[in-house]
Amino acid sequence: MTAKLDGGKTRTRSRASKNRVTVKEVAERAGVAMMTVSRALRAPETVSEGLRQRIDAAVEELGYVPSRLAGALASTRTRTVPVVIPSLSNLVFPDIVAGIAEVLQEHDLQMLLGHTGYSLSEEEALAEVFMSWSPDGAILTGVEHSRRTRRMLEAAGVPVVEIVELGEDPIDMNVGLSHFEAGAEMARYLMSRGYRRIGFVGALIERDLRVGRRLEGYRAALAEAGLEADPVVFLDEASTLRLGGEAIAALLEEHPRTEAVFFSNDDLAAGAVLECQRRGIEVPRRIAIAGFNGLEFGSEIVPRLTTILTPRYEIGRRAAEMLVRRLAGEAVAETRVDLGFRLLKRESA
Amino acid sequence: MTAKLDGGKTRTRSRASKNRVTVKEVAERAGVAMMTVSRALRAPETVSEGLRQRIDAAVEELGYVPSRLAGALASTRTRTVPVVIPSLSNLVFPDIVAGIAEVLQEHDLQMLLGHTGYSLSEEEALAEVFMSWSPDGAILTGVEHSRRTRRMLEAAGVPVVEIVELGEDPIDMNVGLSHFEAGAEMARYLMSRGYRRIGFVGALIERDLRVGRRLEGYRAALAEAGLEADPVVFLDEASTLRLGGEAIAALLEEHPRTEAVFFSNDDLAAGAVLECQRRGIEVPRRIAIAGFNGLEFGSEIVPRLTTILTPRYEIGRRAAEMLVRRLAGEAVAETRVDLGFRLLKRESA
DNA sequence: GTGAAAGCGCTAACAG
DNA sequence: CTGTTAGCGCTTTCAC
Repeated sequence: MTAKLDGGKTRTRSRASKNRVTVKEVAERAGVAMMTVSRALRAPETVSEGLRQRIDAAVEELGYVPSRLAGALASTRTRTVPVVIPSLSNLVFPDIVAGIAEVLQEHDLQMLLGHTGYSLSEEEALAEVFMSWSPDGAILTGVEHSRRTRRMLEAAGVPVVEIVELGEDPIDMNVGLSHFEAGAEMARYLMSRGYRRIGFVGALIERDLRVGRRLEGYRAALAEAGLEADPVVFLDEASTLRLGGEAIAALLEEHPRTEAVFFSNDDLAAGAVLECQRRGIEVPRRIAIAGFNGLEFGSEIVPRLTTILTPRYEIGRRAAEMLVRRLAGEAVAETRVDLGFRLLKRESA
Repeated sequence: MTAKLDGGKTRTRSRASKNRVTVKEVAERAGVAMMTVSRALRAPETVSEGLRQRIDAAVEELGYVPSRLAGALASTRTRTVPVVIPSLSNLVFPDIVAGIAEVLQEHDLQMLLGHTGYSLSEEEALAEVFMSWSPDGAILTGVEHSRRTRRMLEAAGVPVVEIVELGEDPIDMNVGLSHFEAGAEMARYLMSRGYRRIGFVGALIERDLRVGRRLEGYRAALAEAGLEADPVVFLDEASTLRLGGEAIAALLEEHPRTEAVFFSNDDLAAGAVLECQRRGIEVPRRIAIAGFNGLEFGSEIVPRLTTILTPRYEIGRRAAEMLVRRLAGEAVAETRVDLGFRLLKRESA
């Protein structure tokens, strides 16, 4: 009863076909053509009731699982969407990825996740691997890419969304916010609170391009008021609470007159607040501290962290939705979506 | 000069072949057979110097990117590994995924990431999708799966690693730790500190099966000493700091005589510590608090969080390494790896 | 070391 | 609504 097909014929080439059940077998069992099986599975309403039932039964009995690989090759649509992010340990990205994954999963699209460690050449390598899977679209972080990465994406001719940061000349679609504006907003806020000796501490600033943009905005806004960011400290590690604690300690020692510090990330800032708490340094009286991203712990520590909330989950969802719409052939009117940010004025600054 | 191939012939069927450059074109350009191109790319040393150079040149000029899809279909090896986790927002998983991703990327394996929201039926659906991609292996969280999920995985005949939790009867390979033992250890520790009225607060306990195991171990150890976990509180949301704060507040109100609480996760526990700090409740004097996982923030708050450190990144790496080894045809001696845990005795309990 | 033939399992295109 | 035919782009197999 099994292997009806090969029953008589000797499989001339025993190409380890892993005795996978194929459409052909389902078709024979149901007494229809392969094509009909294929249709019945993908668009049941286009096949007559009777055949459909026979096919469904055959599928069930044989335990048939279609090979997406073969389907993709034949249809030139893989239902695959690579998502490239810098890092998973930066708490910003799990939120974004969750948003993307949710939408993609709803639409039967497979996410391929890769991370670059904030390196554009790593990104290029990843892009190459991903493109070799002939994806139906792609989602990348940031608007800066190597020349070749950009070329590959354009050449692929599929919808692409660049996320997190808004750029001048996106490859295709773009969802995010202006990190420059966010930095400026924080500077204005700190000034409005009366601080004048204002510093900045950034982690991985040479690699995380968004951090650089925030600093630029910050500096620009200060400059408008005739002020200067000072000190500006660059840390060479990924941001952690511990690192933030160390940074604030060093800063208070070396630049004791500093009144406020804008940290590039909430972990750094929260770490600084906690360090101050441990040392009995009053925040914001002795030193005001602000962060960026609006992660949960910022609202639980004392004093609560003044920070800028970024719509991370929403960025992910929106990006995926735009992609999906384009895949469905709909035109997407707004290809550049500014999701903005929100200054959370709390007690730490 | 372009499209040499199609130059003369009229493409009878304009199957949107997206003018992809194929091996065939590279072969013609280099004046060799397709097969030689294929070889030159995958195993350069098996092709003579001269041809290899001509082929490399042709690849370069044409900007050829091999189609993994086609390659996979022909070779029946996709170099694809699905990774199934319950959630990305639980901070435990980014670490694990990072460990997996790193190893997989080193070995040119593509990770397919999916999350189940702690639902076994979601897991089953995911497994079906993943299997339809004919993966070379798979990594799943936990040792409990639906009957059908398990069958699909076994039927696929590829290496499978179940992670995080150790089980009695793994599908194939298993890397993790005993959550039962971890829970027991924490109970013993709390008792050794003199606490007698000991509670437990768990989030998502009905869905996150590991939480249940920890509670069982906890109860068992307490029972051995003639004690009982009380109160035992189940929270129906995913764990967050805020939720932990609310939980401790409610608990102190309703069960004021409780001396110590073991929270199922660090976020809950840290949230509880922070809430106590806000309310001026002394930890551990008034109430001792312990967590689970050893996330970073536990060591930065005051008092520092007593917790159990789980080797998350290592679990990810190890799982991926075992998979890779099996894919390389090597036998893996230890198919069940207990990576243990470490009790971090700190000030909160 | 190199090549020709024969698919991998499926679906687009067209015809009935 | 259903079937036939011809591939998708690559690699396996086997011969040279």
